Amino acid sequence: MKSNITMKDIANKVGVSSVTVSKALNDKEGVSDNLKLKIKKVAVEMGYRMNSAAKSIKDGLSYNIGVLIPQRFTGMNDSFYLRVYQQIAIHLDHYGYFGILTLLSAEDEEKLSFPRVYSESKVDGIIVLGQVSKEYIETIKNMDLPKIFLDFYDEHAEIDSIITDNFYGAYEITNYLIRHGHRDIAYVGNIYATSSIQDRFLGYYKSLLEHGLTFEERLLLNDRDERGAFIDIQLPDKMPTAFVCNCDQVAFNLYEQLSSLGYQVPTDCSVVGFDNDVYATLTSPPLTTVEVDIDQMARTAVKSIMEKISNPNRRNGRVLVQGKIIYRESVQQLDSPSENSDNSQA
Amino acid sequence: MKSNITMKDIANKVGVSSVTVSKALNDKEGVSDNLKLKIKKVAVEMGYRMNSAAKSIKDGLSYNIGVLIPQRFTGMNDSFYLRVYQQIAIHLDHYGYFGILTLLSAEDEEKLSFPRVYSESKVDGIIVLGQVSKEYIETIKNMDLPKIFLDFYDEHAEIDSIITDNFYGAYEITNYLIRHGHRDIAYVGNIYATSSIQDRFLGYYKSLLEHGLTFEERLLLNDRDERGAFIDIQLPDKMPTAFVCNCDQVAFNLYEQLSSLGYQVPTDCSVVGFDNDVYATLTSPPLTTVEVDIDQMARTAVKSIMEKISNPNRRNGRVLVQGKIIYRESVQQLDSPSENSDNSQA
DNA sequence: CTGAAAGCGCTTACAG
DNA sequence: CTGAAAGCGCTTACAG
Repeated sequence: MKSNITMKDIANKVGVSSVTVSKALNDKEGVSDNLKLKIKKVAVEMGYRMNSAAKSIKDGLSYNIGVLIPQRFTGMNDSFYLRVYQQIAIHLDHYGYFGILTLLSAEDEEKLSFPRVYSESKVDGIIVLGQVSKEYIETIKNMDLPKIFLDFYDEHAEIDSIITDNFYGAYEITNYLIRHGHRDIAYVGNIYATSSIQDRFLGYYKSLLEHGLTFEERLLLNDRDERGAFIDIQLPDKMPTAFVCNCDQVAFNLYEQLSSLGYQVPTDCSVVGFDNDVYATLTSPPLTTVEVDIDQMARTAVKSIMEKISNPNRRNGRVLVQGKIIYRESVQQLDSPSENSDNSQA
Repeated sequence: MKSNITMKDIANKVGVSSVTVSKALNDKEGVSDNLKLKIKKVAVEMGYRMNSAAKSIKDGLSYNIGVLIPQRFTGMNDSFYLRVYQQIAIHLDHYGYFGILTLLSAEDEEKLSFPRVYSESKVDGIIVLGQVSKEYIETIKNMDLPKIFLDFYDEHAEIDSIITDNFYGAYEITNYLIRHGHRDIAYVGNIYATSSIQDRFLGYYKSLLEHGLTFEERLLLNDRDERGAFIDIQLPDKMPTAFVCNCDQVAFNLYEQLSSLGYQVPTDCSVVGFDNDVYATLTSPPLTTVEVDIDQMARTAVKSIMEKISNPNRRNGRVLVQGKIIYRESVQQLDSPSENSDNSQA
């Protein structure tokens, strides 16, 4: 069935041993340059392809990295995680590695089953992309393999993680709103859903504190249920002048909600998002938001997992990747910095 | 360095040979049920994981499928191809397989280099997702491995392919426009860019022919340059009443173009798209379009490649996956079915 | 500079 | 029902 060429075939053809072929093809010492050249030439002619499984079995490395994405995220925000995965695949290539994408089904997450990439030793390390349940984090900890969390973190910080600097990004963009005269600013997001949403909330909160603004319960608007499904956003009776949304997609949803109630962005209220994904440019007007540096996150994740493979004791802790604000047209400068718009200078 | 448990370790612990362990773990005949149970129990206790590389080397199968996406597509329409890839990964899992995503760089495509997944024998088959150059198709043909094309095809049909029924989908949606009274209908797309765009054009063209409408050059509007980068769409002097766009993203671009010139959809002109991707619901009003059945395409591709692995001579030819029209609000019923709007019934 | 030997972890006949 | 032997394709000491 398999008509595959092996090193032995090349060796027979050239009239040397397979050891010499192995050395030549891997540019190891101990083979004359002439012979190396000849062996390589014959290898190409014969259409030789390395059997990576045989190599793997020798040095105990699969040269694959598993990327585990909880399935419940892939519907919601697929473009983001898939774009991250794509970048991971590109960076992995620079190290001679490949990426294996595995969706973690809700069922496996529930049952605390190991992913098949792990139980079949298909990978040398695992990048977990997107928050998993507390219980499943324990399962991951039990995996005897280098692993890192990407785009979320474990509260006990026992596993290295790489995250967007959510806190600082939200802090900065809230500052920006305040500089534009906003004083009554709501935050949109279920802060118990993911650590990202919570951290962004805290950045927003810090900005409020620093500017002497008081946070009230009515300013926290829920955007999704416990299972992550989006719900209709309930606007407070007294409308805020600005909304900090935990992500662009939610900002997009908010736009629709506002529009259906007759509010115009940014004339009636300003809106900012987070991520700078496709939704940010598809709203009208386009969204001022915090751009997440996907390429840098993927690059850092790959570098980190590679370091752990060569040195399993290596710890990098929590690495923050800075985002940057992208200014568009969803924020309006308010003339009056006071809350009473009726006694403004007119 | 590696503290990995092997079958031998289990065998020692239980007091049998590694052959018996292998049989037990694989549920092969020739081991008493009692012993099987005991071996499996010990395996779990010891945290045993199969070494898939060792298995691979035995049966010559890697249990991986390579998915090759030309990099130039990933920027343009990433969400589509990445979503297809995701579905492929899911279906592959049912067969005990994994997917390895490989981006084909413009450089490799130019140089006609084999992808690394091939030259390192990392995969048992290759799914090429997205059109590659004619020259590179030859390179792919030279790969000694089962392979299929997904979402495009080779003109000589020497390699099996799975595509959306572009022709029929475009034909149907154009018929729909005509039923709504449209007679002056433009097609938006560079018909030399990909076979999909061309086939959709031909479906549109067939619909025109069947309804006795004449196609004129001015009705074919270019949307991208030779390298696939979007360009500004040049509207004809005499405005058509409807536009068939080769994809939703281009429809989205067209909306913007129309809007900047003061035209409203669908009041001033109707627009339809293709794909039913994220752009279709983000336009306002949302787009009537042809939904591509991503799940079915991925499922068919995986099934086909699996068949080829077990039987390399298996041929499936060109498989069409039917789409379906999703009706939204971008098409207006025209009162007058004639071309002279001045003598309509009023 | 070149090669015979051993071994990575598993599975497949084959023998008992 | 159980196991000793051989082998998959490669690489790593080691010997010459």
